[in-house]
Amino acid sequence: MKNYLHSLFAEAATRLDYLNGIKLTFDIPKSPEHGDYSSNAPMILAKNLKKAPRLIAQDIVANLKTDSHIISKIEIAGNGFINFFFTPLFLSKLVSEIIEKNGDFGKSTSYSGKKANVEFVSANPTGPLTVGHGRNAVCGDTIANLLEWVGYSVDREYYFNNAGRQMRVLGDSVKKRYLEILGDNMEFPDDYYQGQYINLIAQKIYEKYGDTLRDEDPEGIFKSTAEQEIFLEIKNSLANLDINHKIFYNENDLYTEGKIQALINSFEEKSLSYKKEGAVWLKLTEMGNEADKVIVKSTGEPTYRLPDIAYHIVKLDRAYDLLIDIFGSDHTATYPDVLAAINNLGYDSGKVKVIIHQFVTVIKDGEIVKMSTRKANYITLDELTEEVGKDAVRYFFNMRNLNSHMNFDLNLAKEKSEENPVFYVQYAHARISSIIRMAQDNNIAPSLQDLGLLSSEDEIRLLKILNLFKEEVLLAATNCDPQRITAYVEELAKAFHKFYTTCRIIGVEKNLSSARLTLINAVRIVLANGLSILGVSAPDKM
RNA sequence: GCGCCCGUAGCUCAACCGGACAGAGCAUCAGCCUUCUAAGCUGAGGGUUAGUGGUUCGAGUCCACUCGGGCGUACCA
Repeated sequence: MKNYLHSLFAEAATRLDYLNGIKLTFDIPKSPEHGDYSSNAPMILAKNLKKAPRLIAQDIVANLKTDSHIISKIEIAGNGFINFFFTPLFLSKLVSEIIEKNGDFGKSTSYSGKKANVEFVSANPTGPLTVGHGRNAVCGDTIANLLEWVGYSVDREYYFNNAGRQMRVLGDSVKKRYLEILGDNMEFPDDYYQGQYINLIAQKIYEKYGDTLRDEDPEGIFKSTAEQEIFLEIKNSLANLDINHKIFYNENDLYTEGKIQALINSFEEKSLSYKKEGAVWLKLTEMGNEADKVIVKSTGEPTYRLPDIAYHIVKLDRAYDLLIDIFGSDHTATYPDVLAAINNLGYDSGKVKVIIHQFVTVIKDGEIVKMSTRKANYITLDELTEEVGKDAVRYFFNMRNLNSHMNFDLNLAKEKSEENPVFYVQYAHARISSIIRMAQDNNIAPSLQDLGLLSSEDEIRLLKILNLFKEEVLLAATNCDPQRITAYVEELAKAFHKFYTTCRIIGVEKNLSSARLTLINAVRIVLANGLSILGVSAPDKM
């Protein structure tokens, strides 16, 4: 629809030169009375042309060569809006495309041939994933889905570090619990990992090795067993949500493969770093950032910034066209440094897109739960998934705008799981499936012949919404905004439920029956496709 | 102190580059099942978009300041 309007205006611009000077946009008005699309061009032009917007609008409209099979009405309204109304027949043309493309409808080739990498979750294996990680996990996977829908070939990647201080403490935490099992009276420091899972890992080690590990280095079997066990659990938690990373990248490889040293060298060669007080500093101020930062401590140990930069270079070297990082808001401060650094090393930081999501505030029994893996104060993602189900978890996290802080009331989520909007959407899909089954039993065949019979308000409303799907997918993908899809799918479901109460499919005149059956099949396909992007199932029965 | 994000109905949240009377869901109240799934539909009430000022044809959206919340601001990750 939009394309048609653009071509109309382009043609008119050959006579109206002033149209070339502005950026044309077509908006979908909030109120249907204002048409399917509207243009605000007259108001933008008014100042320069020193002419009343409504007069400009008349001039433009007079120059538009519209096809009455496509546009049914053009109105000049308000202060100078031009409103366009499309014909139902034109709107219904899309239905045959939907039926034909089926599960592929909505996919586009806008970015085909391009490679993207989405890095998300990336929690170190020190404990189970929490509800807090859930948002990152679900949104990251959905964004990856969206990119695939617009043509990208996407790698999902998980970056982790099993070498740092956190992991040392983890290994030692396990050893202390192990020694407890052996009967030693251990002091267990406050800043050690308090979780029950530590005891379970220690128990496993005890069952396997008995008391032979009394003198084992905490960073040996204890740490490696903990890492394995925890990673197993993390992967399992993700798999429960249908999230599967293709690549797990260990920060440690950056060291063993010499990437860290190489990076230090290139900074030095390019005079992007200097030594001060025994540490190596990166000249971030010269790169336009706020302050220089240490990349190698005086102890000789790199700070986290260095591997972060090295890791991005590794990814850039893999020739992706787009790198997406999904971070929680606690990373807000670090990525500008990474971008500045890779830029100054001659890489295109424009390929890197950083998505920051705000934190989830978990509320349980009316109180805010302060999540801490260390203190074992958390609600695990698994508990949530078991409680409310995969579909609800995925839907819920995708319902919210990424940079809005969200409250997650666990009690509400559990008790209200029946009223979650996901059921509303799935119910529409199940209802349609049921009608289609029944139509088959009654030998009613769908037909593309009589779509012109679809003319009631509720039928046209459905057609209009169906016509927006492709654009929504593209917008959601380019803006990395999964929330658009949940909003869309709800709008479509709502329109269907309304239609269902006013229009019968079975038991009306044969041609109309066939046309409506085709219409709802198209609705079913688009609902299923939208849900598939979200990673939510589309049941045939409920 | 400084930087980023946020503040919208009782609650949880929408509102694409600034656009027409700010929208949903839940909750509350009142209706709708002899016919395709009532996990549904219809209607009602509920708002000074935290506040003040500014920019312009037009501001929830942009700018400045104030108030309130989150996250940063490490030779922690």
